[in-house]
Amino acid sequence: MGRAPCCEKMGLKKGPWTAEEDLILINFINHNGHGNWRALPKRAGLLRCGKSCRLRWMNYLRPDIKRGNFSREEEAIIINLHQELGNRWSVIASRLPGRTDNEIKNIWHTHLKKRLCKRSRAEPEARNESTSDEDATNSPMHSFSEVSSENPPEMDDSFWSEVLSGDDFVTDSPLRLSESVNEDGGMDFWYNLFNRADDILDLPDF
DNA sequence: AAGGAAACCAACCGCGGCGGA
DNA sequence: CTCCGCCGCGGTTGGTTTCCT
Repeated sequence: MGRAPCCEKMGLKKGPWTAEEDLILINFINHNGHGNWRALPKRAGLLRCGKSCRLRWMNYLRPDIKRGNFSREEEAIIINLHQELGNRWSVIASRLPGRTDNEIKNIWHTHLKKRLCKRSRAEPEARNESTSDEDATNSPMHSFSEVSSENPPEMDDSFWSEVLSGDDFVTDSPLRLSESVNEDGGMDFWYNLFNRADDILDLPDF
């Protein structure tokens, strides 16, 4: 189909990343930055295509990623922004520090969309009296406004100033990271990984 | 306890936009 | 101005886990 696959070279690995590969990627980027993604795997000694490396880093390995469940505020933000922007996940993600577009997209498809559909179905046609032809074009998502107004997120600028200055905001510091994510218990692994990446692997400077 | 269904999420794919040559 | 290569994005897939019967 049209374009050649990005990993057309034989021997390039696909599928789930191993802890070892993660380690190599983290260590390399910590020392050299990602620079040219296409050239990165070769320089780092990874049998992956650049795209795959970028995705792994962006969605999983970046130190500033906030993992764990989405808060109600975050969900409300997503709902509002989606109503405003549509499927522009990267833009939405940029408004949610520590969250990735992939994660938001997943949350949307697995939770929020369904929840919306349910609610819009539960809501009788009462509102239709006042609806015009415009509403005929509405996907179920359109009713998100009703959901969010029912559960007011109150997202003015003060919310963001709180978020950005508050303790919830995860910084680049690994130490800070470990503190902020320990609650879900899973990040100890990543904190250790980051530490080990520096300790164990001493890649040559390129 | 076992099997099937549903939910979840990491990763892949292909396209479009952008910048440099 | 055009071409080419890279990056980033959004849609989709498929493997794994959890829930239900």
